[in-house]
Amino acid sequence: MPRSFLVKKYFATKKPNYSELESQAVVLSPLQPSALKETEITAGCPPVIVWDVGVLPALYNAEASPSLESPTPLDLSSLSSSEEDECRTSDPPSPAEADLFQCLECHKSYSSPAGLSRHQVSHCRGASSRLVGRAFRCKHCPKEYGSLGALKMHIRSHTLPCVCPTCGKAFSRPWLLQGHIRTHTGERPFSCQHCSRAFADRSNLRAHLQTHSDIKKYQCTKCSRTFSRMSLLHKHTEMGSCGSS
DNA sequence: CTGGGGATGGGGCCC
DNA sequence: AGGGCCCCATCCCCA
Repeated sequence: MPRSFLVKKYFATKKPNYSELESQAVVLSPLQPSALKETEITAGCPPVIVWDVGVLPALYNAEASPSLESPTPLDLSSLSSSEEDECRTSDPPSPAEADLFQCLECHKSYSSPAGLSRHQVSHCRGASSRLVGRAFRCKHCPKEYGSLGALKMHIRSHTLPCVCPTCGKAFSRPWLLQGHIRTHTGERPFSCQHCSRAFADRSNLRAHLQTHSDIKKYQCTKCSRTFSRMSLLHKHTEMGSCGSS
């Protein structure tokens, strides 16, 4: 299930402490091959490359420096993402996953053949046990990614380049900041068609719309009670409220 | 304890 | 390939 950070839910209860991360100066390293450090091969684990935050920009410029002795070229197409492998199987099927193109290996579904195809390359070297290749590992956390782009995206969650001009809070992506800014401006562009409520976030409107629905789509498998949100169902099951846990 | 709103994060998809 | 948007999911808090 979990989106990477959600995995923490089962092993830790708190969100990443970004304040710690913020204290780490982000220094753009000069483009040096030594900045890429291959870690030791641990039992059953593939060798991974630890990418310094500062290396990335340099690496992206590396096209202009073909003479640079870069590490062994990584076969991005066959790398797996640990994201894909982390506990996803525990994920209850979401409504959106009732799509047509399903991965026969992990049963994850996609709405397009392209999406499925992209996903399936991750199985070429499943991060699980038979991984033989490399992954892009974040220097700041244990996370690994199958592509530089995915890692770069992830690293933004450490560097938090999008800063709110009002309160200084930092975000990993511009649209996250945009949503946050609405908390200052009070802007609520997403209106409910059924009542007068409006929301700053589309997801919250979607959740709200559930309250107008007679059909609650999250059902406890033990007591058949239904809930409008998965989080409510989780709370219900974790508390053993159905009396059969 | 339950239900709902607010805020937020990350992957997928599309351009 | 990268950026932006969408969707999903969760946590926190409060009524």
